[in-house]
Amino acid sequence: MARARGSKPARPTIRDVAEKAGVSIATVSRVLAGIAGAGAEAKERVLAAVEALQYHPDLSARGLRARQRKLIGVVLPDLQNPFFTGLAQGVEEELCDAGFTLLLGHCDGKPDRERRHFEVLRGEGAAGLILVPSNGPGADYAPLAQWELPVVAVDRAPRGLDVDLVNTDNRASAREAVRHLIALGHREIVLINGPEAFDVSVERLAGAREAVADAGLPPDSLAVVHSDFHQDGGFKAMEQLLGRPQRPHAVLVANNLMTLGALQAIHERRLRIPEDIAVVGFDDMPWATALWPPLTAVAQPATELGRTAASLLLDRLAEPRRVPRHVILRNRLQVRASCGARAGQNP
Amino acid sequence: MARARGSKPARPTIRDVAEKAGVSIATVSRVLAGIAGAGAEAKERVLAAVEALQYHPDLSARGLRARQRKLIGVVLPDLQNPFFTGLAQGVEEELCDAGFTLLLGHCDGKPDRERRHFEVLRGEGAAGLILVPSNGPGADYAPLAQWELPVVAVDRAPRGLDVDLVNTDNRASAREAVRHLIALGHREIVLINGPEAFDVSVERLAGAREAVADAGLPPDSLAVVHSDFHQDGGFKAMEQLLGRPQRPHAVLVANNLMTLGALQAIHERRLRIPEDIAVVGFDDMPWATALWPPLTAVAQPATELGRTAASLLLDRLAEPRRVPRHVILRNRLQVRASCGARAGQNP
DNA sequence: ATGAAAGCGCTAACAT
DNA sequence: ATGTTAGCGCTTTCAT
Repeated sequence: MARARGSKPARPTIRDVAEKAGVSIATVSRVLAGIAGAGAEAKERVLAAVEALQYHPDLSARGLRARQRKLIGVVLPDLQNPFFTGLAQGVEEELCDAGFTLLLGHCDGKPDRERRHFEVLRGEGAAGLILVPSNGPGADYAPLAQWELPVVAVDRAPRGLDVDLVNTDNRASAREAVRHLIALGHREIVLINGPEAFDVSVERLAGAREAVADAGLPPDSLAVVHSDFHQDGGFKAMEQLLGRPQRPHAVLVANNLMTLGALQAIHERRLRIPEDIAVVGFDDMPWATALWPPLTAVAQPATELGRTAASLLLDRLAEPRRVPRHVILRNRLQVRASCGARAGQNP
Repeated sequence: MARARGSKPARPTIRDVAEKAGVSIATVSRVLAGIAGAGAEAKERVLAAVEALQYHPDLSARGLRARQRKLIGVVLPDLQNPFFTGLAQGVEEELCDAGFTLLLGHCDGKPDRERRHFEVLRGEGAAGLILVPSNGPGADYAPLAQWELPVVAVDRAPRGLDVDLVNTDNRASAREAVRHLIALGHREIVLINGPEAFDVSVERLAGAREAVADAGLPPDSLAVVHSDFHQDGGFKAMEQLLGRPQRPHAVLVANNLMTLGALQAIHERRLRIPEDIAVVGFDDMPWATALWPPLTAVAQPATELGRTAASLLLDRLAEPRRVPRHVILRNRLQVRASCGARAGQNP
């Protein structure tokens, strides 16, 4: 078990490199940092030594000394929702090139887990944070401001924290989706929405209502049921809807997971889509085209959302005192057949 | 921009806590580490000071000194595949309690990105690594052994590296799936498999062949087409199959993404499932029940795979020289209707 | 262009 | 039970 004395299988340090290259550790450090003022010849010798020893700097030590690490935290509500992982992918694509590493955490909607992630991030000396806030009960984003940690929020604004924010035009796209349904002749429409407390829910509902108003239809042409953004919730909401004496003609479901549940409820009742009931989902997921009929959905540019958030964070890192900026990305209604349209048709 | 001199909004250090509590930094350190030999009264004062100052230890400094960080790397081939994120979730569940944080990376199947993750992990001083190896061309897992980084592999063995491994009984479950199809009366069966070079592909093929042999059927009752584990690949493979003069009666598709593609190809030809062609997938995903008919699939316990990997890693951390262990988790055939069975029927 | 040396915040060995 | 102190591996003045 004990290592033979004198052998040196331990990780090489900067000192080993310096010794091997016949220079001082300061020179090694400079070469590695790519700082001007490093002799061409010395540089070469250092690089050779690095290669020979398979030297990789200790990032903890570097971070400790430099008081800043090339580390960006990403905290998400849920790793199982492809919308969020798509987002994470976008963040990574953008940040990787800038030499940052991601510290990814998810909180399953639990504010205390979320807070724990914040504390770790702080402890790790993360340079910034990209956050999809849970905004759950008891969530507290104030410490982030106090720590002066650069934050950019995605998809929702963190309650009580004014920071850079990227999201999508939820209102406009919900409006477009409902407008589309109306144009197709559907009248009794229902929105299976997310929790009432979420901004995105509020926005999507507002958009849907606008579409109804635009068309000069009575407000009660649109019914709303609030659910929880989960598959099971979508199932139950749809079940309940289909149990009513008067079945809706069309549903707009406010996220991908609930759409799955709603679809199952429809199938179990042996209803045909779109003849018996038309369906439009939010989030265009890989499975949308595997369904029959394929699903019409509001496509949210998840990856681009992530990329935008990342570049916003990079900007802020460069200019910490800048006033918070909001950017809104456009969603796109991807028309397929579940809404009752012929493929490609977009009235 | 410049901070007023004398003010102290900077992060509190252990020294600030010590001062406020009227003890030495060593005592603070001991209290925080929960080490015996800390006076009850001193302990209380320290904790109060920590709370008052909102002190959080600098993890870089701690890691530097202790030469070990409570950090576990997880590197995955793909963040968009729910199988892998389910796995990550399982890992986190298990490791979180043990006080570890995850450093999650994905490589999109690219060995160089994979290697970069390894280097970062090493640089960060990660205590261990949970790896789903890409095993792509040029992938080299040798450095991991050289660094003596505890590794546990999941789903596939890293080429050239003998480490702890968790995977599923791919062979047995493929065999069961095909047996099921045969029992249902299907004869011309095709397996849309992953890349030939992958162990999982080899295993699943072997299992499928065994089922055919078990049933006393001629070997050519089972055809195989190799694809790439992606949606598009599944689509193309199925397209090609359906273009043949003699259409297969049933397909087993070797992962969730390819199943999506295959389904789309089937729908586009207006074929009915399971009357015209029966379908069994690998990976039981949330969308399986939203399909009509709902999908019969080999359910892989992704989360449990992750949890098992994590606990294996914890074991190894405790006992580094232990001989590598393999654990195999059972898959379960989730029978629904796409295979032609009546729900619940399992011949 | 290069080196010597201070010290980042913490833990652990040693002293009391 | 508690304090003093020596570094962990690195970056960064300050000399030269």
